[in-house]
Amino acid sequence: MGKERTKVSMAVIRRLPRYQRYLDELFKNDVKRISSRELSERMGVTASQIRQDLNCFGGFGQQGYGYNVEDLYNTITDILGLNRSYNTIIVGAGNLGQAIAGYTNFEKSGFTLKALFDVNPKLIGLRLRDIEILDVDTLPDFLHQHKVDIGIMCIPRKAAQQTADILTSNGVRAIWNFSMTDLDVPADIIVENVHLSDSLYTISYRLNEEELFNKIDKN
Amino acid sequence: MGKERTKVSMAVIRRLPRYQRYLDELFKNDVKRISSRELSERMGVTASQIRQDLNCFGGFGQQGYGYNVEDLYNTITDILGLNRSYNTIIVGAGNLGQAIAGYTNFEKSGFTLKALFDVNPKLIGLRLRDIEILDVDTLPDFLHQHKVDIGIMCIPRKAAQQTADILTSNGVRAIWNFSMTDLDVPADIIVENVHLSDSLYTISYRLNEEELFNKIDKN
DNA sequence: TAGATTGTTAATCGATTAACAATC
DNA sequence: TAGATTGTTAATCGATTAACAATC
Repeated sequence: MGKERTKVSMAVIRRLPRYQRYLDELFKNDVKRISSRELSERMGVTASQIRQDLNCFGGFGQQGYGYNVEDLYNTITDILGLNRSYNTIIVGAGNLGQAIAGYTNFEKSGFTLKALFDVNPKLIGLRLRDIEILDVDTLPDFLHQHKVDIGIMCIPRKAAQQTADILTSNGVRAIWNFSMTDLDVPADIIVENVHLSDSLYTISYRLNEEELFNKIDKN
Repeated sequence: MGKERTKVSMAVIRRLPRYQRYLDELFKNDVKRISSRELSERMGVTASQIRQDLNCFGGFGQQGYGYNVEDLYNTITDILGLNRSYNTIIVGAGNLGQAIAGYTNFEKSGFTLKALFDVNPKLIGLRLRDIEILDVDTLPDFLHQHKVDIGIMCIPRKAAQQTADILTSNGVRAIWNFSMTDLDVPADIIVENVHLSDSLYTISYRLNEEELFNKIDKN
C-alpha cells in the first residue's frame, strides 16, 4: 500500500541538517515563505536538488507559492527525529568529551546526557552541569540499569573497539565515534564517525594539490 | 607533456586518510606487502576502488605482487601533504579548542600550533603545552606578524563569519571550521567544515528512519 | 485568469564496479 | 614458465540536473 519507495541515500540524509539550519535562520528572520529557487541561491545548491531531496519524504510545497518556512522547518525537524528524546552517555571525559557535554543545544534538540565515564581517577566523581563523571569500570552495570540510545566515544584509539563492544552488547543502538579509528560493530548498530585527523588531512592535501600534480606531471 | 589529468574528486580525497591509517596499521604489524584485494577486504571496500583511487596519483603497485606497504604508506603520506609543516592557530580556547590543541599527533604530522585566541579574560594569558592563549583582539596584529596557514575556528556561530573575514583577509589559506554554521569566504580559501550538530542529527534520523516511513506510507 | 513554482519524469553527469590485457 | 595482481578501459550504477506538465 502507498507508493513504491526507495531507501533514502546518505547523500540526502547528510543534507537534511543543513536545510534545517537554513530554515531556522529564515524563520528567525521572519521570512514566511521561500521557493526552492531562492533557497538554492542562499545555500549554493540547485533548486532541483532541494525539490528532489524533499520529495523523498513527501510533497511539502505548494505550486506557484513555494514552501511555508515554519512548516518546512517543523517537518524537517520531525524527519530528523528531533521531536523525540534520546539518552546519551559520553565515554571519555577529557576536553573533547567535556566540550560535547557542554553543548546545551544538543539537550534542547532532545539529546539528554545521562552520564560521562572516564578512567582517570582525577576526573571520576566530578560533575559537569550536574552530570556525574563515573568510573568506566561501572559502564556495563550502568547500561544494564539505564536505557542508553547513543554512546559518544571520546577516547583514544586503543580503547575504542573494546568500548564499542561493551556499548553494543548492552543495548546501545548508535555510536558517535570520535576515536579516529574504525569500529567493528553488528550490522544493526548505527555508527557515525567524526575522524578529526582524516578531516584535517584533507586540508593539507588541498593546500598542496597543485604543487603535487606539478611534480607528478614532470615525471 | 605528461598524460591528460582530471581533477581528483573529493570522494577520493576523503578516502586517502583512511588508506593511510590502514597502511600505518599494517606497517606496525610488520606486514611487508599487500594486494588491493586483501586491503579491500580489511577496509570493506572494493579492490577496484582502491586501484582506481591510487591511480589518480600514479602506479605504485607491481603486477603479480601487490603494493609494498611501507612505500605506499610513505607515498600517501606525501600525497596528503604530511611531510610538510603548517602553522595553525585556534580561535576559541574553550573545551573544544583545548581538545584540539591537545592532540599531539597533529603536531607530529606537521601541524604546528602557534597560538590560541579567546575573548574570555579568564583564559587569556593561560598556557597550554607552552602555547599562550591571546586576546582575540590581537588576532589581526598576530596574523600580520606570523605566517599562519590554517585557522581552526572553535567559536560560537554568531562570531564565526566575522572571524573568518579576519582570517582570510590576513593571509590564512584554510579554515577548519567547527562553528556549526557555513562560512562565506573567497574562492581560493579552503574550508573544511566539521558540523557536529549535522553529524549528530544524522544519527537521530537513522534511529527513526524505519518508523518515519511506516508513518509516511500509511498516509 | 496569468504567473509562479512545485512534483516528477527524463537526461546527464560522475562515481563505482567489473573485466581483462599487460606484466611482474 | 605459471600464477598473481596491477593499471586501465568499459560497463554499470547512482546521484544530480534539466525540463515541463500539473496546479496553486
